[in-house]
Amino acid sequence: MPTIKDLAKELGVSVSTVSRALNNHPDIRQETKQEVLEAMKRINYTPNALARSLIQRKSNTIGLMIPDITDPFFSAMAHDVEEVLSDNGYLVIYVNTSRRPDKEKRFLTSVLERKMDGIIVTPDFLDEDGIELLQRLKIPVVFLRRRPPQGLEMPFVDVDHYEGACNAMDYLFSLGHKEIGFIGMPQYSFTGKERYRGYIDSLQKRGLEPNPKGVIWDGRTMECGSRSMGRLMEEYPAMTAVFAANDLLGIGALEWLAAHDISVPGQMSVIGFDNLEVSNLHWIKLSTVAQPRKEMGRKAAELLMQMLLDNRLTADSILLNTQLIIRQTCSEAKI
Amino acid sequence: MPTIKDLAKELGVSVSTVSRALNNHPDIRQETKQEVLEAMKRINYTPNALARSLIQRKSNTIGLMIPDITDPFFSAMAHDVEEVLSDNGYLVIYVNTSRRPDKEKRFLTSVLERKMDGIIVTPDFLDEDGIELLQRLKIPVVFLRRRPPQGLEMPFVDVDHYEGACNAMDYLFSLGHKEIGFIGMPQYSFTGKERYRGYIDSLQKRGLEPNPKGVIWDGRTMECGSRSMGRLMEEYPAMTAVFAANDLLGIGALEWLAAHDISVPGQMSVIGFDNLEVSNLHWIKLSTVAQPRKEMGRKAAELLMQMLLDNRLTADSILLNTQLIIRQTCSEAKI
DNA sequence: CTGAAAGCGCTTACAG
DNA sequence: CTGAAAGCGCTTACAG
Repeated sequence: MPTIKDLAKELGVSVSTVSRALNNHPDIRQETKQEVLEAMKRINYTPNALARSLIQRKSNTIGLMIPDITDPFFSAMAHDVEEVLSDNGYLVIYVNTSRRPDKEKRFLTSVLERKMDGIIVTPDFLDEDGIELLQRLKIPVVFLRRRPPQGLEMPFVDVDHYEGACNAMDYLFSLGHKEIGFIGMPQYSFTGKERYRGYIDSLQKRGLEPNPKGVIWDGRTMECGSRSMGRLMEEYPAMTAVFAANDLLGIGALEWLAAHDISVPGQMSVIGFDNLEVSNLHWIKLSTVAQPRKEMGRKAAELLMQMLLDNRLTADSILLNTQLIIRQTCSEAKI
Repeated sequence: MPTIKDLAKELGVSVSTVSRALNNHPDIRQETKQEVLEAMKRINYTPNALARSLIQRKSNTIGLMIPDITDPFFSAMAHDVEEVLSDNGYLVIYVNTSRRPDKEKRFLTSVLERKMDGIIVTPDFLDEDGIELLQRLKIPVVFLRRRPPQGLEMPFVDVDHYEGACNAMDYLFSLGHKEIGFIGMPQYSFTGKERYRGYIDSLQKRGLEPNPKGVIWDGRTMECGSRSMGRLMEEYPAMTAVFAANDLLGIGALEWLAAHDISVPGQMSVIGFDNLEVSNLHWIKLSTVAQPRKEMGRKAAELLMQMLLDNRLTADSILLNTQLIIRQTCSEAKI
């Protein structure tokens, strides 16, 4: 691999001159620059970004820490994150944490070692060590779909899960439902907790007593939704509607209902949260709460770029609005 | 940020000694090593991976070039690629090409600049420039779901799309179908072409004349499948079965059929390819051809690791088997 | 506008 | 087992 020295030798100039030509420095004669550029092609010279990063203290890489790229939510965000970052000349290094604390920590260590310029993170378990690592970073950090822990002055971009849940509940109330079940995501899940909070508060705001048997926590998959629906039907027979904390859960519930010949929305109303692509399938048409998921990735990346540009470690968070999507799985409560 | 110098000063030893302690070099006293490790924690020293890479000529990063992380296929593979690579101490840099030639090339340039140790690629447009770049790399490359172009001695890992398509067709034949339509992916698509080849060859092997009106090329989405189904019904009325080149297309076809009250499989059989998660939904139950998609990512990463370990630029390709998944969208042809 | 020199933070023969 | 020195491939004041 030819280096800048080879290029300088080829032209009989100094490496400083070559460097200046390559980095379009103002102090360089146009002609010289042209010659350098041509010779560069001729000898197939490619600058070594590692060496450049070392001296410039800027690696032009951004770290992206997500729970699981396989989740359509995160892949959508990862797509847009990569798109805006690569348009800005950055490379993105991505890590799946699989929601494991050790992998979260390992990622943060890599960030330090590789001198990444900024990171976008979606941590599920941030303990003291993690927080300390985050503080030592001294680079822009934006939280995506998570809130920064107390004491860390870092922005986040997310959707208002609480408000979205309230909107879903209000819609159910407007149809006359009073006995509403809840299928939750894992208890540690931040988004799951927020949505649950919306469910409970909505009930209480209306003076309705939440039925302790009306809430089930299982996992986040379709199978969990199906299983939960079965249990709910047994333990909460008065129920006329179900709020599933995410669409996968909601679709699982629909599956269970279809398999047991319970008509939707005739006998049971179901509403989800996320607005996955599948939810709009001809056979499903799940009413749900949509989140601008591509926009979130984009916003997070843009926010990070702005912080990098302004050389600031903090900025204003962005809370995006959800949108109630009314399809065909909810109807008036039978009286 | 403390450097190795600070650490050496802290302990009153030379940087060479510190370096040896950190890289568990054999020539080091256990005691010294312990002290270094402790001091490292004390002063919060993190090695600079950039400097290390520069001198070791090994960046411990692997590039992953994929068309679109949003595609469940690629996100599944990306997940496993990241998993095995990070278990081996590598970081993965990922780029979506969006099936754009310029982005493919830009990625390859980055690989050169960042001195990546190896790459896993899924190119859609590899022209001369691209091939030349690939040759200049001199690092292990594995093709994922694509074949290396003529003259490049590089391994691939993929599924036998052709054979999978033949199996799907054989299944249709075994049910008595003779008039079979084909909904294709975009014409430039490698996997699409292979599956089409399986379709055509299967027909001809049985002495059946392919009906030119029986083949439609549109896009790769559900909407395309739906639209294509409509056109096929119009132009090829004798058709009793459809082979959709991917599940999304197949599900789109099912949607169109459901919307037009044509019963499946009673009046029309449909088979797909991919075995997406949605295809197994209660309402869909699409018969299809499954590919071990997670395994592919894993295999590709393992192959790459092996090449890195053996210090070889080539290796044997891996062609995985598909599996016919019979569900509920195909039945005997009406006579 | 150009060049010589120092330095980014490491590793690795080489000598002891 | 340890240290001094050279060097990885660049950039950037500094001097001219």
